[in-house]
Amino acid sequence: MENKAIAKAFKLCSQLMELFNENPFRTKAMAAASFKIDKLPFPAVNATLEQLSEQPGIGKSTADKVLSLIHTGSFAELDALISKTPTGVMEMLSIKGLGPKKIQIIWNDLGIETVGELLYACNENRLVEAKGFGLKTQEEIRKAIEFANAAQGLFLYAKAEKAATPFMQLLTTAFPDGIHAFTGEFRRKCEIISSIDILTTAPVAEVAALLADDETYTLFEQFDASLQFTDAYAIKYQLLFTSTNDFATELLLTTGNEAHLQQLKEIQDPLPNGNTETEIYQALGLAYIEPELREGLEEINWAKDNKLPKLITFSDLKGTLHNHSTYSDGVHTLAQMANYCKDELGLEYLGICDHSKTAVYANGLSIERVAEQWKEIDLLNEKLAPFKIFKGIESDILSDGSLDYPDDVLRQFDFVVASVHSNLRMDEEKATQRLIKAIENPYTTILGHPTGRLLLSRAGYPLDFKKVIDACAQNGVIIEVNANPLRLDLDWRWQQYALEQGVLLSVNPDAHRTEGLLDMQYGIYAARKGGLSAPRCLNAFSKVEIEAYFTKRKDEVR
DNA sequence: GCCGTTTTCGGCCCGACTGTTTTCAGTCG
Repeated sequence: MENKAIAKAFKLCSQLMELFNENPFRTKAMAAASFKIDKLPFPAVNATLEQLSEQPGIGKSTADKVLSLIHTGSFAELDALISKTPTGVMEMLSIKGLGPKKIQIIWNDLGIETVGELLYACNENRLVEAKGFGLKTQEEIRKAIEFANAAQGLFLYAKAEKAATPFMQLLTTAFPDGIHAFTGEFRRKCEIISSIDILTTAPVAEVAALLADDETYTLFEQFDASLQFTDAYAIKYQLLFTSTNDFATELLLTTGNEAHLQQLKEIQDPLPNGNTETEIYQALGLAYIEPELREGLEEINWAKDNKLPKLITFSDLKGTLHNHSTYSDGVHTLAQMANYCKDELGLEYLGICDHSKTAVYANGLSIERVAEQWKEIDLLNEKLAPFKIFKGIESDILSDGSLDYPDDVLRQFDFVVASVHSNLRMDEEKATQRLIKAIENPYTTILGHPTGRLLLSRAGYPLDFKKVIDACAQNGVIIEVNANPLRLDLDWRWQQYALEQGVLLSVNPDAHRTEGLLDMQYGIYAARKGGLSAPRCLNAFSKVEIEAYFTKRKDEVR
């Protein structure tokens, strides 16, 4: 069991305790334990009772519960709470804007026990009658439920990948002579996946038998040339069966989205045959188009004119910007983050960007603590040279669009990532103006996660993307492609426009622990969909190049 | 439930924002 899962169980426990009006201090202690476990720098599974209860915020009682969770999957108090809560009420806890207190009223006063009923009550204007509820709250809840409903059956790419990899392993082991390939939206590296599609030459009856033998998977539909099934996470899989001869054609026909295939058919219908996708594209007079680009946008025109971008890869990255450490809310120390970048990833530099002072919840840095961090960076830079840590900050963009420190502090950073963390509910006009003001600040180097969205969980604030991107172009501000699989923000659909305006992008992991740096792979996938090539990516610059870039930018301000 | 002693009890306690109130409670990052 991973720390994240343990932390989730404690979070649920604290929420249910609050729902049942248990002692608020115990409730808070439970929430604090959840937070603490999530931030442990080691897997709790490997820890002893003593090691756990040594941690501040975790006492003997909590440590016992952690061990019980690891060994039995739960603990007594949690079980008791769950058993007296209707499933629908627990589902309400995951809806944004709904907490235990509001749910209490919904459940006890209005007698609503399912999310479906709750939506119905919103539509019937029945929530406004309840104490502490009004029209706006009702509307927010209605929107949040509709957002959650729309996310049903959809999965983040990263989660789908975690499931897809072992299944592909199973398939290739069982049918070593067959050809198997991912196709569809999974192959296109879409940020959200509705089904994992696999093209295979394995015999359909034998695959069906294999699935029947494996209790991880539940077969729910079988045709002559396709199978559909789900796994333990309820992720949908679609297997498509073909022959070795037709494999390349089928792969091409199942990978591209409808618009892409439609445009191909406008060149020639039916499509020419070929032994590889490259041959088929060639027969159409086109260069090979990478799967990520097959979205029916400009890729076919580019392929006609031989103007396809050489898409960036993970190995093009020379460094990483926008990362956190234990100075704010990260799990690993500055030295651990730096060593991981240097030794495990072979990078030339690390940009550290802890939270700024307004982000109190994330232990944001006071001016004094910024100075402390700079001292440690200087020491580490001597020790780790030629590897370099750049002094950055993730400065909150305050409600009025200003940054979080006075200018004389801001000018001392090597670079500044400016991002919004508070006051997320704004209309388009306000949100756009707020960002533009931050972009026009001469000390802003990179605009961080521009929309604040959390995929499948929270919509970003609405933006006039063109205005924001144009402002970045005018002010020489780089736009982040936040590589966290929940964000992938700037969305790839806007990256091409940004590149056309001359804006550089930066694939930033926003890592809060060493392993988080690996998220850059997801950012790379998104950036490839956006058509990014290495020369247009800030952290594909070498250390020498990026040093020169930062220096030049700072000189321009003076 | 955790912590730290004035050492086995008593205090603990983000702040901004929003929407609901008519002075505050709930939620979030």
